[in-house]
Amino acid sequence: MTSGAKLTQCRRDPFYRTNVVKNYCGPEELVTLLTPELRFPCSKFSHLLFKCSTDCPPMPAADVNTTWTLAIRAAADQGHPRRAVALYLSSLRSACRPCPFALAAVLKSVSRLFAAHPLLSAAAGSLHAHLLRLGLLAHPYPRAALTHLYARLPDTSHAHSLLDETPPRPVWGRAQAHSLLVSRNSLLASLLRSGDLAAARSLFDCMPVRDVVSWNSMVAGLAKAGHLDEAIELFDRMPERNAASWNALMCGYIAQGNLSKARELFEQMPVRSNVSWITMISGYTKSGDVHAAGELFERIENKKDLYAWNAMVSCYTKNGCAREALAVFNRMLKPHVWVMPNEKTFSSVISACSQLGDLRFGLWAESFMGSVGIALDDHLRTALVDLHTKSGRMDRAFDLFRGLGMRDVVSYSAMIVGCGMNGMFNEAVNLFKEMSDAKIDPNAVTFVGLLSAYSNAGLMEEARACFSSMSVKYKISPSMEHYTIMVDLLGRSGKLNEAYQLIVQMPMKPDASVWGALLLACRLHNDVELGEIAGYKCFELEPGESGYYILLGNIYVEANEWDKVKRLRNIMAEKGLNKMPGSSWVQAA
DNA sequence: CTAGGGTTAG
Repeated sequence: MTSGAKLTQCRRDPFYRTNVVKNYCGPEELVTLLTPELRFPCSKFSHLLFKCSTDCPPMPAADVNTTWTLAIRAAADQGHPRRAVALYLSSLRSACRPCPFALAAVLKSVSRLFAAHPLLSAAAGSLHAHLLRLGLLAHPYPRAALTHLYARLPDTSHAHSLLDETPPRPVWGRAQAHSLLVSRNSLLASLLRSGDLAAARSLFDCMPVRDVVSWNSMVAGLAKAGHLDEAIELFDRMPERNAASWNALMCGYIAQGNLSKARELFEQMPVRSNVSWITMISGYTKSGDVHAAGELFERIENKKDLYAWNAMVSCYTKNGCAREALAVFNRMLKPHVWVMPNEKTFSSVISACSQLGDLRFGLWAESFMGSVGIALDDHLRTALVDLHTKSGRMDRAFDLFRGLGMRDVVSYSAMIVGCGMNGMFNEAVNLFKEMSDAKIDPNAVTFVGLLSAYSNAGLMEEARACFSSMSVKYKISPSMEHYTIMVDLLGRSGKLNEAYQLIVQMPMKPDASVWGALLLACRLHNDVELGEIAGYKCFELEPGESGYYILLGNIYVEANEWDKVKRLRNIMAEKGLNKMPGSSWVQAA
């Protein structure tokens, strides 16, 4: 196309008169805008991958454009959006004539790269102008892709205009009709994602043509928003169903916590996709049914993909089965299985390591990530912060924390808990202040960190004030863990009765950790009466644990209650509990 | 050839 023709087409476009055209950027500006987002993780491995895809064998000149297009689309389809965009930028530098199909792939990649990124809007605007200038905005594929990009913005008005301004007399025939359907589906999905059910409904109702995707989006949106009846009604009316339709309904039941109904659907659906298995497994993950999840995982029919492995690793991690999580991780790395883990896998793996306090494996995982070129995202950084604080490496934890792109409740809490644990009381309080200044609301975990910081510093009044402000000011009801910290602090400071009163008025049934904290305090201050109460509660709650017997026994010994010592020893013998090393009182009796 | 259903951190 000559530049004159380009300009004419450009002027004919309704967007020419809008300020979109002011955003125009030529190849160089486009490169500048997109490049910071394209940085490859510094590693030989990814560099190699990048090289492989650019080092094409020599081609006849006429085929060069096609080759670029194929390479760009292949990268986008195989889930390498960075590589796709980088390839496109390279093709511009080598004066390749942009092909609409390549641009559609680039737009798709950009929307994946910039999802929820503050620059998404700028990127969309520039690419819009870019398309306009190339005269490709009217082409159905890039146009639909751009609509998709705009639909992902909080403000969907640009997406709407693109749809509305579509020339009524199709230049592109069937492709354009299909493109319109796809664009509407994009917009529909975005409206549902942002929870605007009414707008989604009205779009859906006035769509001239609907396909499975439109119906599925609607069913999924309604089901997730809790309108299960409406979702089922639509599901029944669907002219055609696929696995995704069933998955959408399953999701709805899982969101309501109705696992049995979800499982029923799962078993009766005609064809199960990978997603169906993973949806069900993640449902069991949330409900804490590790066993059912594991069984399903083993039953997966086709090859388990990365999503499946990640779902299983995270299932074990989230439910406190760290050993099992690492076992599953090891399985996926076995040569005959070999699924390449990604940052999501490592987030769970690192978290499992810190649950176990296994710094060595955690550090191995960290270096492994470095060597295969997995960049640290905020989730991973937060998991690593947790690992390092639990191993007492606070300087490294602070480095990781300061390197976060965005700090949120989770990362602040991880840091505050770490400071609390490592006796860095001042830092914990400062972080809490910093967090409040940043208008980030604390949650239950934040207060675990703060309270343990006060507790470690022995600051009784501050802890009390914090404990009460947590429910009064922040509307967070204290959990078992908060009570345990308070009982421990009160008890260690000798306020045994107050600690006991706190336990008695707890809204939930105190567990062994709470009574154990009191028992420990009683041992410290040699209180036989309360120690007995706490001890017997512990025996009841954790019958197999001999440590509680030894604690209470030592309290008896200190008070010269030898009859009671003897009785305790008999109970232990009856239950077949072994004497622990250091349980000298048993011998003394 | 684009659009929908799934996996991540305290």
